Amino acid sequence: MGYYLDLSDPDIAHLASLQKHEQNWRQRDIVRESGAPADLLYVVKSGWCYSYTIMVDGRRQVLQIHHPGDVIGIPDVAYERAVTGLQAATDICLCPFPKNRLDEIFRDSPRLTALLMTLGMMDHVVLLDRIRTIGRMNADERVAHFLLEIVSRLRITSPDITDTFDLPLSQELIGDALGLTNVYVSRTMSLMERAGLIQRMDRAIRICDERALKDMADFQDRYYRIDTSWFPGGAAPALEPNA
Amino acid sequence: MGYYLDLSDPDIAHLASLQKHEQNWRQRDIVRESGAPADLLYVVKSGWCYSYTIMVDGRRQVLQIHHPGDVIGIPDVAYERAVTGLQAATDICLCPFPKNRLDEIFRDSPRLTALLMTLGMMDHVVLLDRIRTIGRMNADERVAHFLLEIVSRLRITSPDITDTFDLPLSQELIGDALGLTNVYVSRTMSLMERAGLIQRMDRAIRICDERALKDMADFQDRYYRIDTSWFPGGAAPALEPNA
DNA sequence: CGAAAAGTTGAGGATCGTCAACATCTGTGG
DNA sequence: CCACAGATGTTGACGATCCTCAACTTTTCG
Repeated sequence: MGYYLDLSDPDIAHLASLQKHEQNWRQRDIVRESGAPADLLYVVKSGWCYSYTIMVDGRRQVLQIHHPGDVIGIPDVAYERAVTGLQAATDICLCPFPKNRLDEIFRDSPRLTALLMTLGMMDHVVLLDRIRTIGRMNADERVAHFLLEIVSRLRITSPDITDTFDLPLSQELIGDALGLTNVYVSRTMSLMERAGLIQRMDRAIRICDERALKDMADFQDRYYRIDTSWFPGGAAPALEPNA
Repeated sequence: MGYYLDLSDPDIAHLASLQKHEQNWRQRDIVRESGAPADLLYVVKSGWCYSYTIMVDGRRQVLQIHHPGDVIGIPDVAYERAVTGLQAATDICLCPFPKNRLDEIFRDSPRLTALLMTLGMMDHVVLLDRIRTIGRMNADERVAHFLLEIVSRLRITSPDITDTFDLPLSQELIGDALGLTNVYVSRTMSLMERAGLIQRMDRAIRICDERALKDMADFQDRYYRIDTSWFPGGAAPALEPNA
């Protein structure tokens, strides 16, 4: 695993020790129910999963899509019980580690602490974008923004992606993430395809006109550059993500 | 200022030193534009303000309401430029401090660091609730949730609040926070008042049937209890907020 | 007192949801 | 290798929620 920052050897060892245990789930398996004890965090090793909440009458809101390399559960750390459910969108492999091991990091490595906090803050900003998207944009703008966000995220770990990528998410899931129904997501994506903005082959998506999509969704890439200038121990030499 | 945690004397001194400078703004003043250099954080001393974004065509989304005692700008720390604008909802007094002073905290006090991070995570969870609210609830449920969240937040610093509080926010602002228009907020609140759920006198709101509101909005209080068991230096003796 | 801001109400319309039928894909077991 | 069930995607008709525009009233503040 690489990150946004050059780390010392002990820090790298620390990170590695958190990823010793692996566990697998099949597509649609529930990893953790909302309300379960929040004593674990997870690092995504492979596959996609998502956080969600369900209302009493069955309405579901998908809150976050988690990709390989993500740390899941930073916000839950503040509470005794998990705020969200966690479910596998594809077959996945996660590395769970207990949250009380965080205090080692907090004591031993201010620099790693700052990095963890930064990851949490990046998630936070992505949520702000999502609120704006759901609160003030119509269906096609929402879908455009959603797709762009996914590509941006994928490009961190796969810089070779140009315009085509695999999207292993059902339209119902996308709808639940964007405050729409599966039906309307289908209509919207069909229209976008007919308009020449995207192209679909099976589960793969091709972004045909990224400029147009960015304009309509007022999109900004939150993953590309981060600010490490305030980090204890000094700024990272490179501001861009390492492999 | 009190918090969720007993702190050591040096930590308290540290917090106090961050609040040396005060600055005042009038109602509707813009404290910081979106895109401005993100080199400052703010502690709210008095008054209410809010974070927001604006789209090119003028649509606005209010992202967060900030109350006295809040720390503003934790997520912006990850970026070189501010992600959101910041505007005064009432006359306010803020204590700005430079974000590069955070590294002192990170180096010297793991415990204070954990507390700061926890505050950020609480904000995060409130945003998750907001996404669910906007994405999957209709207008009256949204308004109900919004009011309950405000009361819960106010009760941290004013435990004597029972069912009545001052709400110095225009209906346009509330609408921009909930993904509605000012017109529809007016209609919705009038209906809620006629239904006996709330009562309005000038800018004051009285929650008449808190149980009913909580049920309809599926509300959970995110401010009441936090988990400090993982903190370096051990858990806080009391889990509930101190004065 | 006057101007700007904020709230209310009505009429009409757009966007998106609901329901339902059907088509297609996927994975598992015989 | 095929059959079948479940999951997923598509399309149409209709309806509900919420928006837009506009006029008006009330409140706030210099």
